[in-house]
Amino acid sequence: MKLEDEIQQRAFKNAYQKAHLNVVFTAGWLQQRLAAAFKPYGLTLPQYNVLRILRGQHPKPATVNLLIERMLDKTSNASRIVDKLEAKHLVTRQICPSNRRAVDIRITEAGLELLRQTESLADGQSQGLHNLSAEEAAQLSDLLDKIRD
Amino acid sequence: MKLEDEIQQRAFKNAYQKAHLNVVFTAGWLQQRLAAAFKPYGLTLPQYNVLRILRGQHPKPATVNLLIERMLDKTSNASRIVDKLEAKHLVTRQICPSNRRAVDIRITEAGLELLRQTESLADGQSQGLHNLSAEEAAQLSDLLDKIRD
DNA sequence: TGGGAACCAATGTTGCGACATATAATGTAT
DNA sequence: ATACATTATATGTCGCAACATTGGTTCCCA
Repeated sequence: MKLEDEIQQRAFKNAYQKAHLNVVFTAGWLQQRLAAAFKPYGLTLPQYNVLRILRGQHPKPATVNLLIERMLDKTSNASRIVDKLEAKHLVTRQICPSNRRAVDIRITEAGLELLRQTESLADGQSQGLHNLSAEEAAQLSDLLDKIRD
Repeated sequence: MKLEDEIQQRAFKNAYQKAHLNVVFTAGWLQQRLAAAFKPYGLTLPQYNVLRILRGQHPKPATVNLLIERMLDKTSNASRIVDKLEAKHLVTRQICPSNRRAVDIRITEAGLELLRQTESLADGQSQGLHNLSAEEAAQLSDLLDKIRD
């Protein structure tokens, strides 16, 4: 649907304002769909992303610092997201022996299994972008990169 | 900066996955900058957006329903955002005489004045997109519209 | 080696998104 | 007119973002 109709706004000041709103609105649209896909598994998107990072490290542990570095949202509260995952026994937390300030966080077998079950979800959702051609998707990425230059 | 560096991820499965992440990441980047611009004025972005809608209606009142319809995020809690604005005397709330279920919400003079002071902020931020040409911005919007088709 | 700087994680607070439920007012059908 | 559905808003709960602060640990160097 055209942005004008989605947000009930008739006109935009210029192409920049419209593109700005469109990026924000489309991101929300994508995230909402993705979150809905993970909901049946009791996972929120931030929790899913942390699990993915932990799987990437497996069987090595990760620290909270490493999670923050790797997360899309640097200012999120990784520590409290790990709380939730720990309560669901999807990760373990253990004081790092070589540096007792840090905490070793590891994904459990249950966590790995849950990721296996949800394997196709994220890809499936990215394929919501398949009304674009691969070239258009690449072009979109380039334009977005340019914004943040 | 290139997305790969921003999120410390070396490779993407395909152009679709990369574009998906890039939309989400760029939206967060834009919103964070915009929120920072409004912070000195004690306004959050949802509060600002509600004020803008109310100015659009002024001097007619708006209802909570109308706010929800017009907001980017339909599932937000408009009622509680109005609470915050009311506490800051930027809006007034009054039971609608002709339909006592509804509530007439109006922007106050203080609210209008605050919008005047922040007039340039949103535009200024959209101009963060000015490393794009107007054509590129339009093209970006078209690609995003296509995603949501 | 003693003390302050730097580091790492946890916690407290505020505001919002998502979702379910409550409460009150209005509309409608018989 | 009464019962029932519908509408409009408010409220409760959970999880997360943003930001500040705290507490414990390690580092470094004078």
